[in-house]
Amino acid sequence: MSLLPTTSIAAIAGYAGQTVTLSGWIYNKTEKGKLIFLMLRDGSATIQCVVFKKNVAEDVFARAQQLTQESACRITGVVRADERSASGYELDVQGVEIVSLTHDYPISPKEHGVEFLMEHRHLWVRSAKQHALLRIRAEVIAAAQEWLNAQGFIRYDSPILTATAAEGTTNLFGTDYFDLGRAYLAQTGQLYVESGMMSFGKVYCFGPTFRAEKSKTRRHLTEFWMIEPEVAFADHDDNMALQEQFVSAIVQRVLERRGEDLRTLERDTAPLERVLAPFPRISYDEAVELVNARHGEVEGCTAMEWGEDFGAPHETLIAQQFDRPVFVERYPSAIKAFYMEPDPGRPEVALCADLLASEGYGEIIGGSQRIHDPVLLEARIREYGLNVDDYQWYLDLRRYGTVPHSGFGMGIERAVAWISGTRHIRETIPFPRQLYRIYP
RNA sequence: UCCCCGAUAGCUCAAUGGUAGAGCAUCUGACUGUUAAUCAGAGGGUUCGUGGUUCGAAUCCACGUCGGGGAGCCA
Repeated sequence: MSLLPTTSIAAIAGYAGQTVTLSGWIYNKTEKGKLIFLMLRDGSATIQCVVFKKNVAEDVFARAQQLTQESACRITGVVRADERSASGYELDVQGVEIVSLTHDYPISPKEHGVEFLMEHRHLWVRSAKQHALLRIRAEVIAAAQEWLNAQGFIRYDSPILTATAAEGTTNLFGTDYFDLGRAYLAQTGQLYVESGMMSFGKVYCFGPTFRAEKSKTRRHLTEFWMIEPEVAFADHDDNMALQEQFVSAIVQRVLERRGEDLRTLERDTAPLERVLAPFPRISYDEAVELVNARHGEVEGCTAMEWGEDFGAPHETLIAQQFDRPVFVERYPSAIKAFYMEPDPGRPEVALCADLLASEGYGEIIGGSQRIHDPVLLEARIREYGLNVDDYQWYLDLRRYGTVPHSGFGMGIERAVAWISGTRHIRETIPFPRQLYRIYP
């Protein structure tokens, strides 16, 4: 005999008038003398179960009284439409089976502080808002992969343990690797995914990436998930066109399928409904001018000189000028990675773009056309102070059948934070890894 | 690494240098429509740690620990 639940609360409308058995956890209980309200959660949704003393056997009522918050149980009853219920349905209880009783569940329905909740993250994920948010994360991931698959992309995973720093820019987590010395946790899969691009034409990798930066802001994690598509015979403009289609498709699918979760999170969906290609594009040069003309509009936003990178307040100011995500393109090569193709008309800038989400959520995508000329690429590797020997395999990709190609990386947690309207990125992943937190 | 802020009951927070408080949670009782139920009662404290100032420190000072927000860096 299977223990699996036969009826899910999400599908309860189809059982009106019928007797069903629901399996789940008590998320709240209200006792009113001879009447008990049990709020039952089964992972799919919640429903209020009503126990009237005179309608049930004495032992059933006694067991209902015993139930506490987060006790596991099976409840049998008749599904009844009721206007007083938020979901439109209630369960008139006939039977209660206790699976396990919980005592002293730490998270009450009242308010809690961040530290307490993060310390109990393994339990916090049961709470309504966290539940809705992690569902949206799952939808974003599914939408991203399925959209790429439908466009003919092949998933091509990159290694997490690598011998050298891919981009040579950020700090990496290191570990001992047998007799071969140090190994590092990947900060990007991009270089590897370029090899797949030469094999399959259109590929993407998807997995965790690691940055040992001592970043301590609501936009940073030391471990985060990134999806990185790479396309052969695609230039900078093709790349931006792909990105805007990709992001629009993800946002529209979340609106379509996770509307209830967005309501739980009280997310204003009007800005999301506007997220449709094409997205506006401004050049780095224009963005610098804009910052210098209007930096007073955002707190902490200062004037800047050409050649400097944008800080978080600058990104907020730039994004504020548009009603949907905006591409900032053609940054100075000096502040970008070594592999970015120079603009043929202006070699001091790169054929790259960052996509800034609206509403102050900042950069969610960074992408570029990659250098395909082996001589230029090798020169850049040297200019950036990297060891050419470490990059021989990467240079091989240009020695054998090189073509112009482009790609980008989207940070899943930042995208989820933006789409769900969540202020802090730490809630968009089940177990966030941060500078001062690795438990639980 | 730098700047700012915080730590008091299980949780969220009060307390002018002068007896340690409330709401919620827990326990007891009442209640047939609650949605963070309500009402009555009870229990619950190494005020983060160490040192200092003071007749007297939760409160002021120093150092430390842990955490939060931001900067830089980035997705």
